[in-house]
Amino acid sequence: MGEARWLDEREARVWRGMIGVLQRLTAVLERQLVQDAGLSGAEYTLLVPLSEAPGGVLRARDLGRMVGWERSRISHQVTRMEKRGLVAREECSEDARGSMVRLTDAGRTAIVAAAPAHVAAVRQHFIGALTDAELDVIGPALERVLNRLPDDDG
Amino acid sequence: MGEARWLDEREARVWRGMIGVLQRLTAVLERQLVQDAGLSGAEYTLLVPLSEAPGGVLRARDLGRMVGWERSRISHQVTRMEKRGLVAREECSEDARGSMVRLTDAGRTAIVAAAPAHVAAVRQHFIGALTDAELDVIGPALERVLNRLPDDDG
DNA sequence: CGATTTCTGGTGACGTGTCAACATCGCTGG
DNA sequence: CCAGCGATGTTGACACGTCACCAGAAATCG
Repeated sequence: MGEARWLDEREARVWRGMIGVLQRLTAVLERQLVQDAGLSGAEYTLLVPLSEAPGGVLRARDLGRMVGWERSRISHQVTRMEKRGLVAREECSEDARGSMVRLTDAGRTAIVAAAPAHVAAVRQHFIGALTDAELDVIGPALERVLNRLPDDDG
Repeated sequence: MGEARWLDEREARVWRGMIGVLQRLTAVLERQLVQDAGLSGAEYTLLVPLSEAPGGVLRARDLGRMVGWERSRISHQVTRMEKRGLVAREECSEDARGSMVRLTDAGRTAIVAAAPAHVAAVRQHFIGALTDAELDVIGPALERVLNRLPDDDG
């Protein structure tokens, strides 16, 4: 990598802003979710695709791909949410290796109750602070960053 | 909150991008740090201000304020880093409640070795994907988001 | 068909982050 | 002075995330 060029002031400003938003925005949204709906961010993340899936059932593999999580993470989180009664595990009829995750009634109630206030919080604390012109610049910029990131490994 | 307005396509694009960058960029940078320098992100975060402090010593309270962490988080992390030999705890002469955190030689060696590749990774995976015009838009936008976020509590 | 490889999921260990106590110290107001 | 309050730090319990590893099933290939 040769010379290690430091960030200039304009670059550092963006990077500091990114770090700050990353830390504080996630903290604020997590608190809002826990206090208003009794759901953690991880729980909310899994409940959303489950609530949108036909029948409220998804295979663990597909659920993982939808949210971008690895198998172990899904498994651990489903275990915790199973204990809380938000989801239930079932066997997969087509593939004996597979594991189906089913949204329980309690899980559906929780996500339906949580979603509106969460979206409102996202708008209040993030989207609402940006102008239309900024949205038009930031959207494509973030997508470009994402596309340049390695998918899984190096 | 009345009506819960959902995000339109432009807003959702930005929010999805933010979530994605938040998850994958941090994962990529964490991996780079661990593999190239044997340091976790949390360790790096604390080592930077310590390495810049005169004498390599900071009071835990001040260290916490510099990185925006609460007392408990600092304490736990310092405990772990003390076991790894990166920092050492000392008593605070001016305030008997206080706790000083001192960078060890091993800690200084680690942060000096880690910093260049980390900055290079930040540039490669994030800053470098953005144009000058985007940097000029995103910097102030993120600062505005940060300033609107509640400082600590609601 | 059988051997190997890949896919899928689960588990335990460990590092991390938050919350709720708790202990101690410094300060401030009677 | 000292009683109470706020600041500081630590600890334990718990949730979360990653890694390494394992086990079982499916797919692939000879």
